[in-house]
Amino acid sequence: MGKSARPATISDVAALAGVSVGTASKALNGRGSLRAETRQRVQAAAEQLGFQANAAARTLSSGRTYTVGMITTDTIGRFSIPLMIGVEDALGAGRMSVFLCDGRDDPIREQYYLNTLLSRRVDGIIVTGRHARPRPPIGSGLPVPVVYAFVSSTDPEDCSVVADEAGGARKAIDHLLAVGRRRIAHVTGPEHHHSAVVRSAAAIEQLAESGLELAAPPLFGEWSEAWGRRAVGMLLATAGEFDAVFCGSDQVARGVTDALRAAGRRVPEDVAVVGFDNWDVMVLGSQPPLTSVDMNLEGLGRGAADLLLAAINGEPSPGPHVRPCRLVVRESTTVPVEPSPVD
Amino acid sequence: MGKSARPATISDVAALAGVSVGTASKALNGRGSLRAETRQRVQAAAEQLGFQANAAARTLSSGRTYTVGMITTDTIGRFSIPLMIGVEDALGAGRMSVFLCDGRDDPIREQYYLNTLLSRRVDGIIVTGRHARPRPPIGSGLPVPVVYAFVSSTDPEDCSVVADEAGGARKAIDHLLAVGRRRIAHVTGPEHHHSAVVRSAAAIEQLAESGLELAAPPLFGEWSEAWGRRAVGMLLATAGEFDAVFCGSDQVARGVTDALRAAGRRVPEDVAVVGFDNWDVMVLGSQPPLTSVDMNLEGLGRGAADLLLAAINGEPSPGPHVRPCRLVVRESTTVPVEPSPVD
DNA sequence: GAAAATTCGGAAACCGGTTGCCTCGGAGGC
DNA sequence: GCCTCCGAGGCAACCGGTTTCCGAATTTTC
Repeated sequence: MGKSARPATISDVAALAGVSVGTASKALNGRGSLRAETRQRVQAAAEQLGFQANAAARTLSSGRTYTVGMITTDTIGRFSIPLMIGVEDALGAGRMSVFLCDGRDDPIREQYYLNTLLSRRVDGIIVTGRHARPRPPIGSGLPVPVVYAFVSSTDPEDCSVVADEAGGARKAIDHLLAVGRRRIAHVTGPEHHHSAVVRSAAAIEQLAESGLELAAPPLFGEWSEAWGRRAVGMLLATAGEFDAVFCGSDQVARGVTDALRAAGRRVPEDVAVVGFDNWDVMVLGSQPPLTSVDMNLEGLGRGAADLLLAAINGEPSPGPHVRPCRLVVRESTTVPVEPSPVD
Repeated sequence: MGKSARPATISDVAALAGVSVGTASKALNGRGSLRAETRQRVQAAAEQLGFQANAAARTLSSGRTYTVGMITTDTIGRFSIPLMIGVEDALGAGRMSVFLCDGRDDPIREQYYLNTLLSRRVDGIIVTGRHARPRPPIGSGLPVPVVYAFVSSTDPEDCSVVADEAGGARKAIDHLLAVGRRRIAHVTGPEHHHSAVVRSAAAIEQLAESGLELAAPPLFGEWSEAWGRRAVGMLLATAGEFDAVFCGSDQVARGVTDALRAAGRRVPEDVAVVGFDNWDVMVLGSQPPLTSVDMNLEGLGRGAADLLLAAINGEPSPGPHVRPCRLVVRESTTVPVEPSPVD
């Protein structure tokens, strides 16, 4: 199939089929009224030449690019991947392509990319990032629809698709209560981090609904295993008894789990542990595997893409769209139903 | 800056500046001979209207799209990210944009994306993926240059940028020998996995150069922590003494490390452990942090993008381009220089 | 058999820039 | 005072499709 030469144009096809350019266009797009025989002849010619319509030319007359831009405000990372996969998935079905732009936490880069995307006349833009904290809109009065995914905009009119992190935290607490835990500790990320604050507040609130309090004041630190391990040291040294730890992330939860086991506490028999993110590498690598809250990032990405498509087609859905989280139960909170034989 | 209306065209700019369209184009691109005053007037008008040249129109006359496609043959994942960042980085500087295509291990999807990219007349294509095993070319006689990154093509004429995994494995072995280890075991991924085979063979070969052999036959399994843990059980049960384990990935290495510690072997005092990939989450989360081989994926991505740009500019560099790996030494192979105070 | 209806396909405008060519007018030279 | 030269900027073709409008050819109808 060597077609190393210049790609065939519709003129080539028309010439080969012995029709005019306009007729060739109609034949290939099912427009106009043509004899079936003519249509087939043109299609055969196109096939033979390996004709692929020049997207730029098509864009010029239709005004549509069938392209959307995806800007990650911070670096492309672990959270962006499932989002991108979801977006790709939903848009690919609609035969749209995705421009990837990595903002790297730099507002100047971000604006540069925004201009590039506008210059390329994308049909829409998806903005995403690692921090769930509402961010200033990427622009105002833009000529194309914008949907925020995972992140949200400070303008409540902007369309965004976000995870119900508070709801996820409540589900985690409910689960711990359901398996009989009453003295629950909380270890999470930095105190200035939006997700840490939201999840922590929701957990406290949910406990309060059952007339309970955290077994110790929440411990804010970093999103790392090392912090999880250190935090366990602090809990053991200063806090009273506790029979569960709700953690702000899977990394923290894994650190907590490892440190508990090292300190001679059994998980989940003595202390149950719940993580957040349901990051396979962490939850499955941990011993035992971690119960965790899944934000369904891929679904978020798909949802954002669907809303963007709708907006492109003139049916915008302004405002925040909150998606529920899902609790995935594993052995860090429940003893396996079928206990492994003692050997 | 509300510009919610239809984006300004060069006709709008020309009208506002009181010149013809052609003149406006020349003024904005520094072509032709115009009075300085005219040039400024046009630029001011463009500024005022927020004019951004329509990329599709520009493409149509120039033939260049300033766009490249990036196809991941398998799902976008951990390995693709640093590659993408590197590619983005190198191309962004040249004001080029990247189309992201997720092949999902499906040849049909892959061909679909290839056609899409060709239809969009990208200036070039970068092919990447998770498996380093040489793969069939994505197409032959394509009208645009293609560079394979991390993966390589079975056609030796195709341009590819790959990591010297064998060299990386040799560096790992050299390091273990340098810190005085002589009885080295090897635990790695599936036997049919290209990287596992290459790394393993190189390790054995490098040991042979010092007149040594592996302390036990290499253990092939999965790329998981759980396998690393199980493998340690096998080593302890069947193998003789060993004072180091070279692992095919960081996940395996972490499993190995955890299991060794659980079995009462100190790392690195009794057994040194080396991983592969230098995946921060694993190497830093592990206790102790893991020495690991870094393939410099971001550099690979940058290199691939640079080669692609060169090829687009008519200076192709066919054939494989092998990039060295780097060994990052951490506490899993060396006792810290400054021992932490006993407390 | 002529008029009307229908089918089929071509010509050309258009999308929004870029660029080669040409014209117009002013300045300078003789 | 006339011719030449050159600078400034307009005109129009072109890139590769899409679409509208219109004419020609064929068929239908009375």
